[in-house]
Amino acid sequence: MPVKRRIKARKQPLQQRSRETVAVILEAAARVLEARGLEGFNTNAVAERGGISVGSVYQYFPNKDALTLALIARFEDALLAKVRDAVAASEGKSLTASLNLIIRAQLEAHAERAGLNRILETEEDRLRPASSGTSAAGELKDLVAALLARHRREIARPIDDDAIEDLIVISRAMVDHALQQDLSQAAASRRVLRAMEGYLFGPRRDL
Amino acid sequence: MPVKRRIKARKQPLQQRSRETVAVILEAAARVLEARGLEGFNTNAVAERGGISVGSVYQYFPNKDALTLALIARFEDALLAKVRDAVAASEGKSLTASLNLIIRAQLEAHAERAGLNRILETEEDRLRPASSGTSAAGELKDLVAALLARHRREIARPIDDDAIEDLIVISRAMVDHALQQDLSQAAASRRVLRAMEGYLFGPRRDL
DNA sequence: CCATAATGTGAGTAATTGCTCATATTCCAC
DNA sequence: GTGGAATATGAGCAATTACTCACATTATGG
Repeated sequence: MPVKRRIKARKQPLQQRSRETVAVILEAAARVLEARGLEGFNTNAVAERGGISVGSVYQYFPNKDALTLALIARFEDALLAKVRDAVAASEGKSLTASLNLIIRAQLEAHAERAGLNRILETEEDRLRPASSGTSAAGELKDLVAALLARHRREIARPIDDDAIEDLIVISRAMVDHALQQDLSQAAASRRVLRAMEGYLFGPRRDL
Repeated sequence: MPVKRRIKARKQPLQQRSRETVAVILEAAARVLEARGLEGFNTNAVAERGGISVGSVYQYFPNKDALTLALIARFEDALLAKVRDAVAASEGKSLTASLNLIIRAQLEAHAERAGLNRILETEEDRLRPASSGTSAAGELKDLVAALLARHRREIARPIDDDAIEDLIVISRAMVDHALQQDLSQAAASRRVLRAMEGYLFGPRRDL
């Protein structure tokens, strides 16, 4: 390892050619992670897989972790896009149907390239400097809040910021778990829905 | 790294002296992880911190991962012991009170040496060969099942194995999250309880 | 076309580190 | 005691790997 760790990339991709190189690097990195796991994930392997030279990797990524972080951001963007669509599509639908849509969105986002995404989630813990809220995390909260706001009157309890956070934590954990266990999407949906609705409506105090 | 990876330790600790050495190694490993994180966690550092030689580490642990796994097992044992106590202490208490006790148990287990435990949980993902149920995981399920069985009649829904699993996943994720956010134990308890009770009782279908 | 900027190359370096093994020390059974 | 087993030592090996840099190639603007 080098003595001093570079913080910024040497170059920003300006021309079309270099933008393509960046894409190639990212995809190669993803494939290496899928094929060889974290253990076999090294920058030389990425370069080889991408059919380019290591030097090129370091033109656009200051260090290996930056490359991993770029993959994480890419995954988060894809997830967010799906959730955004789900929230849009749920307009006019019932609360249960709406929740089901965002649950499906999350399941789908994780399911494609499941192996890769699982590794990326693991790395996220290591790489994110202690609870730094990403903008992605912020938007996810906003999206869920917007969806719930549409059903305010059906929900007995107040939906504050903490509740939104909890719902996200719960669904994320359950989605991860479902993927690990290779649950069918139907089964996974049902169980996550149960948890979310339960959290929203709380125990029956009327028994 | 060596070409061939040793699977079993060279020696089992037989005498009192070596049993103490093993304890010293484990504690030194824990302290290195706490002080320098995963990045600074190497066997030479562990040996130095423990005031022993690297060779001794490899007498009782076949490789570095085995050492980490031993720390994980140690944490799981401590957690399990606390939960066991909580389940025992909850006898005769209400369901809510009982749930609160096991939630507190989990929070406490994580809270002491929080930094260390957080790292260990991260490593667990990497080290456990794809969803191999530990005996610890099994016993935790049994304990929760036993507790819930005492309140069968209060719970409308059937409590099958999947439900227990979900409850554990939910509480674990929320406890982790609470620790990360430095929530007070009271606030954390309240939120986890809400999630668990919600899951158990489900949404009010009677609205 | 030409000067200059952008991009690409890959052999090599420097550092890290998991782990071994020949040897020394301590313990215990008899 | 004494011999053998258990335990401890730590210098150093072997392998890995993130990253650099001097140089080549390609694109672009004037």
